[in-house]
Amino acid sequence: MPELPDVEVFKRYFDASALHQTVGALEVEDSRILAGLSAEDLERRVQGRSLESSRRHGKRLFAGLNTGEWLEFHFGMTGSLAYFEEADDAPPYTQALLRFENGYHLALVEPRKLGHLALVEDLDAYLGELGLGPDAYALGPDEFLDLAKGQRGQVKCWLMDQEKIAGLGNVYSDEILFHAGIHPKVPLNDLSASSLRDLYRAMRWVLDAAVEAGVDPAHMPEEFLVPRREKGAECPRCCGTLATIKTCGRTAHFCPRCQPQPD
DNA sequence: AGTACCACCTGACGGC
DNA sequence: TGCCGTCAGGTGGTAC
Repeated sequence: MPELPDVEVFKRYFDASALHQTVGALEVEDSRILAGLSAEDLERRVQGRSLESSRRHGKRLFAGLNTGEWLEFHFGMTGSLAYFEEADDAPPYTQALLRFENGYHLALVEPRKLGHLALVEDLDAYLGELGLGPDAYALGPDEFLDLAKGQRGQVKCWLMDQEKIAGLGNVYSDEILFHAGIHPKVPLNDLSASSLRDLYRAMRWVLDAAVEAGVDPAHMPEEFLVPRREKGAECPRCCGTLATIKTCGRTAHFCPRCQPQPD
């Protein structure tokens, strides 16, 4: 699940649970989810420290330690967080478990192990090294138009390129294009300024609605595509049949009638 | 610059 | 029931 709205919901969950807790211990189930250091080293660096703040950039969540360092959560394709009291209640596929001094636990749950846990000393420098673009949620309309300037690729690829804009993935780029009425393969430089403004507005609306729904498909607006990503599903706007195409190395879901391909 | 493909992992699902 | 191929919301590297 984890694209920007999912991680934003994880951040709010973190803020309402693990924030201000002091780490007593760290247990790592599979060290392959650790990026760069051993479980022992990571535990040594977080033990006795409290998690005093949180930041999200794109699809990454950072918990600020009282030392100034940051614990990075990356959720891969299937990751999530869980906060609970009894260690026995750790969900299946828990890969790392923080044990707090208040007796509660925070788990990084990641069945596919494509996510990771890391320690970051200088967050801004780290974000620079990653080459991430500005966070999609914090982006203003003018900045969005500036970013689009001179870009020649397909609009969906551009939306998903984390170095251009951070936070959008396969699902939400589809959702945004659907609401903007734009075909995923339209070259970005074929879009008028007014279409780009529509695209920006669609992005804001989709991200807000998804976060507000707690990222639960059952609570999303009726006209959302997210709950309809299956073969032969019906377009919530025109009641036509939704279609898929391969592009940018992924499967895009769209409505051929509401998002016609130009030419 | 832009895109395609593979790799990393594991689980779910459909076909035979 | 069981095996197999395919696919899945992530990123990173390589290659054209």
